[in-house]
Parts: sequence; structure tokens; C-alpha cells
Amino acid sequence: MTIKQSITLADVATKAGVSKMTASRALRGTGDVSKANVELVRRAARDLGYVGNHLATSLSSQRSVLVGVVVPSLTNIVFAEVLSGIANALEGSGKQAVFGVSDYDPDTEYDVIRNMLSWRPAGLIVTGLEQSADTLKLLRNAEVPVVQIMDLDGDAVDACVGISHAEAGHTMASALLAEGRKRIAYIGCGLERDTRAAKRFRGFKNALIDEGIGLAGERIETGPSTIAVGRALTAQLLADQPDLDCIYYSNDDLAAGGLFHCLSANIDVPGTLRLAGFNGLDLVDSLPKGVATTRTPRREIGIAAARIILDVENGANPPRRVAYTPEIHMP
Amino acid sequence: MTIKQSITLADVATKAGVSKMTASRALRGTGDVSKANVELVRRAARDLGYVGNHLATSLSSQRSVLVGVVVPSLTNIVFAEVLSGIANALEGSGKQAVFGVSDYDPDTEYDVIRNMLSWRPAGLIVTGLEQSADTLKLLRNAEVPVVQIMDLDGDAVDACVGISHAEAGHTMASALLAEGRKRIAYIGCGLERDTRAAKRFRGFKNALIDEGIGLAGERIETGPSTIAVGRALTAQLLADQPDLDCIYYSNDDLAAGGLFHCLSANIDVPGTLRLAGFNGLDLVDSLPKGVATTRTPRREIGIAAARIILDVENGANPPRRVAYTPEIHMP
DNA sequence: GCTGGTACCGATACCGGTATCGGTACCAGC
DNA sequence: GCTGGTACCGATACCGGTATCGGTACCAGC
Repeated sequence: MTIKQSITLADVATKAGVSKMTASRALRGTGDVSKANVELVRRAARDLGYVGNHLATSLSSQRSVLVGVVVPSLTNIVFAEVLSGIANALEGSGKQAVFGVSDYDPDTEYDVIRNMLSWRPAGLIVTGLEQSADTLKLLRNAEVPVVQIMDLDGDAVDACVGISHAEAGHTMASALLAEGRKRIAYIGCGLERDTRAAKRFRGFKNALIDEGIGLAGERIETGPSTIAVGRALTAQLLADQPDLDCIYYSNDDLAAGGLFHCLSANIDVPGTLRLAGFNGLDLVDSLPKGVATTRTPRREIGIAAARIILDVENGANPPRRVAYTPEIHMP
Repeated sequence: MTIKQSITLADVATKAGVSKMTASRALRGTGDVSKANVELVRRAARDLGYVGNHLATSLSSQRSVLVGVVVPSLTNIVFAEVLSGIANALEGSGKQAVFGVSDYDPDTEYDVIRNMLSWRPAGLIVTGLEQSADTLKLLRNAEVPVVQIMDLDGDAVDACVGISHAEAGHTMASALLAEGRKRIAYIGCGLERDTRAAKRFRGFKNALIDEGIGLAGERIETGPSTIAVGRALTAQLLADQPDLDCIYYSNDDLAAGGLFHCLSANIDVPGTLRLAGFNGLDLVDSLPKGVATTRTPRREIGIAAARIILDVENGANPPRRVAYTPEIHMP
């Protein structure tokens, strides 16, 4: 799209009868400009409907107002909440978040990050600690603060904010064992791309093995983890193994689906069968019968990540690792 | 953030032993450059880790690669799906979506749109047909294609894509009446800011009045519409009016909450009480007992809006109004 | 009357690219 | 040998701002 002829600072300056430079200073409120001229310039800008050009400002001043954020999915409420936290933390700072979606695909992630870097952002927030070698190189050479979020199990390029998913899986296993569950199965989807879910699963499985119990069954599928899929997989698993007393899911959506199956099948939850998910979604709080879950501080993670970028900007020396402890909720 | 000294096209050109202009042409694949030089430039760029500068490119070429998108909320899955559709439709076009969130606040919306315009986008996609006078002025003067999405009930600044919410409410009322429901109540949240929900409500109410039935009760609250709120309001409403045989909600989340209450209270749904929501979320499909809903083509709306921007860009003359007919689902 | 400081302002260069125009080398064709 | 076309390339100006430097006017102080 060719940008239409629009009002520039030069037009404003001409109308106000001052130089471009004075108009620039007047509108930004920097430097010495007489009150009379500030008023003239402001009026001219308003009358002309002048809208500044960030492209020119950023290029000229060598300052960036953008913070690039890369998440694997937008339609997952978890990442939407992270974004929301980032946007809130950035409010009033003069910085603006730009979002990119990787669709859980490493090549797409590379492209998205490269594209973000071409806007010369003030910082980059990316999801997870696992990136392709090319992407890592890009991030290391970026010369801007990079915050990796959601995960702590691994090495960060620069800074990271999140929780340990291995630990989250382990803790849930302990809680379920403490509740007296013995025949525990697992249902998960998309572990091949969702490395954090895979880490939870490993932490969970290892905890059971350490206790000498082991996993009583598992159902792992590729593809998205939706309520409907959770329902179907639960039905399948229970058809094979009706004696289970607990199912751990890779997330709350699957667990909610599991609960809906149990409601239809008249299975007592959590009496006969305990279900457990992950995330602590609103959905789970509202379910008629409780599903255990691990609450994750999604907004807080977004806020903390944004703060790190702002702090670096302001010359402060923010922490390189912000760890949250997920909280188990077992109604 | 001061942008660190980074590799520029001049560096690449020097390393490749050609002029900036030839390097520029080589990397963009435009104009006449000898194969040998293309290879030299590409290699130099790769070796130096050159990442182009969109700021400079856009400013210089007077071409924009950004499409600004303003939605009221990110944590509402409905808008997340719209964004997802937009992002997909833009893929491969060289355009990139930038998202802004208005939080349902007209002043914030103005600021967000103004901010977007300062990036000189190729087009703007904004939610809804109701904007403040200042915002409308901004949009009209924008000199870029503006697509208003989600709603058709009103006048568009430029183009619009969506459904008629008044009609959606009306249609649902007809369907519920056709099912034999007689004592129909309404539960809604945040109608003061969600003008589309308010339009559905009016359409619904008017349809009932036309049939000489009228609304048997209503519970309208400010604030967010979550599953938990839907559950609480349903409990309250039914405590006052236990004889209702139908409740229409402003959306699916509230309706799901209503269903969860009914499950706890052992109310037969939809036998004794029919619940109806709006949106057609995955959630509803998976609920143990059906809740009626109106499916909205969210991804399609996003795709159609993005296509309009791209079409205008390409000199085509896209439709100014794309209407979808929502489909009622009544399990 | 001269000096020095303050308030205010503008000329100029520059950010990192691309559009545009024109130039050179080379070869085919007569 | 001259002409005209093609392939290829670079100089220059420019996009719309801001950083930087220096200049002028004016007044206080001695």
C-alpha cells in the first residue's frame, strides 16, 4: 500500500510559523520552546489532524518503542493472559507490544522472530527455552534483552521467567499419591510440540516410578488438546482400564473433557476417579465437581517479563531468572 | 532503548564489494543484478547476520507492511480466534498484523488506534461499529482501508464484516419459542460496554414482545461474563423464579455456568429448563448436556477482513459489506 | 559599556533504507 | 564502423523525523 500523502511535521511547522525542529520540540515537550510557540504548534497539529510517524521517529532517534512477543498460539487462553499481562505492564511506559504467533512450529518461530528483529524492538519475549539452533543464534546476536517465558527447565539465552514444569508434574504426582491414588494413568496431547507439557509428563512419571508405583496407563496423541478430545480419550482409556482411580492430563481442557465424560457415564468424581489437569483455568473453578489442577501465574509471568525489558532499558539490572512456584488446587 | 550498533545494508554492500543499491536489489530480488553479485551479497548478508530494517524500508519506500487490528479483549477466545484468522489470511502476503487491545474503553480505543496510525499501517481492522466521535474522525481521515468487524447493525466508516446481532437475538428467540418455551428469562453481563451483546438482547426481547410473550425475567450485571458469574446469576434468578423454562444468556460462558448450576441443583436440562448462549464455543459442544447456542464464524470474519485490506492494496474493489448468517445449534 | 548567562530557535547532518535517473560495457545487426 | 538495445550498476535525492551544534536576543551585574 502506498501511504497516502499525509500531514507531516513540516506542514505543522509551516502552519505554526516555526521550524520543523521547534515544532518537534514543542510536540514532544523537550528542550526550550516558548510557551507561545508550544501553543501555536499544538494548535496547528490539532487543526491539521497531525499524527506522528513512528517509523521516522524510531529510525531517526535510534530508539525503539516496540517489544516483540512470540507465543505458540493465540487461541490458547493461557497465552492470551500472558499477553494481557505484558500489555498492562507496558502501559504508560511508552512501549508497545507486538505479537507474533509461532503455531508451535520452529521454522515459523524463526521467521517470526526474524521479522520482529527487523523492527528493531527494544526487547524480545519468546515462549519456552527450546528453540532451533538458527533461532538461538538470532536471539544471541540480537543485541536486545531477550526474555524466555513459561519455562525454567533449561538454559536461557538471556533471562527467563516462569515455572519448572518438571517440578509441577512431580508435585502433582505427590499430591495424588498423598490422596491415596494407586492406579494412575496419563492422557496427553501434542507433547511433541508442547515441550513444557512433555516436561510435566516426565516429572510426573518419574515421581511415580520413584514411589515404586509407575504409571498404570497412558494415552498420548498428537494434535490439539481440546475439551472434546479429552472427553473422547477418557472414554477410550476407561473402556480399556475401568479400574483406574486417577487420570492426570496434560492440561485443564483435556481434564474438563474427562469430567464431562464421567458426568455422562455416572462415574463419581473425585470419589471413584480423581482427575487432574494443569493451568488453573477459570473453567476448572466452575466445574460442577472439582478437578485438581496446578495454578500457573500467567499474568504475573507476562508482567515480570515486560518489567525485565523495561528495567534493562532504564539501566537497571533486573534478575535473570524469575521463578514462580505453581500452586496445587485439589477440590 | 538505544539500538545497538548493528549490521546495515552498507556493511553488507562493502563486504560484497558492491554499492548499497546493488545490495538492496540483490536481497530483494528486484531489478537487474548479475547472478554473481546476488550470490556475493547473499553470502555477505548471511555471514554478517544481516537483518533488514523495516523501519527504514517502510519509511523510504512509502509502503507499509503492517495491518493494525484493534480488539476489545485478548482473553476472550472469540477475539483470539478472529486474530488467528487475520494472521492466517495475511500469511504469505508480506503483511504483518499488529494487535491492540481497547479493553472495551472508548478512550483507550482512541489511543490505540492513534498509535497504530502512527505506524502508517496498510489498513486497519477495528471491532464494532460504535466508536467515539474522535475515533471516527481519526478513522475517516486515516486514508487507509478501515474494516469494522463483528457487527453489521449500523453504519460503517468504510467496510464491515460480521453478523447482525439484532437478528441473532431475534432468531434465537424464534427457535426457543418454536421449541415450546414460554417463561423465558435473560441473563447478561457487561452490556454497557459490549454493544453487540446489547443488540442481541434487544433483538431477542423485541421478538418475544412481538409474539405477545415478553421476557419473564432478567438479570443484568455490569462486569465480566465468566462461567463463575453465569453460575451465580443463574442460581439467583432461579431462586427468585423457579418456574422458568428457558434462560437466554449474553454468551456461552454464562450459559455454561448456568448449566453447571443446573447440574449441581439437579435441574433437568434441557427438559425442564432450556439454556441458550451465544458464540458456539468448543466448550458448549463438549458440555454433558446441550446448551443451545448461535455459532459465529469468527475465523471467517477475520479472514474476510484481512482479505479486504489485501484486495484494496492490490487495486481490487472488494465488497464493502460481508454478511454472515449465524447458525443456531440446539442440541 | 562590557561580560556572561539564559531562553529560545534553526541549519545541518543523519538514521537506514529505496526510487529514480542516468551511465558504462558489450554485443548484434546492418 | 556506427547504431541501438540489453544487462548491469551506482550517484543522488529523499522518506519524516531527531541529535547536535551554534547563533541571536536580551538582561543582570559590575
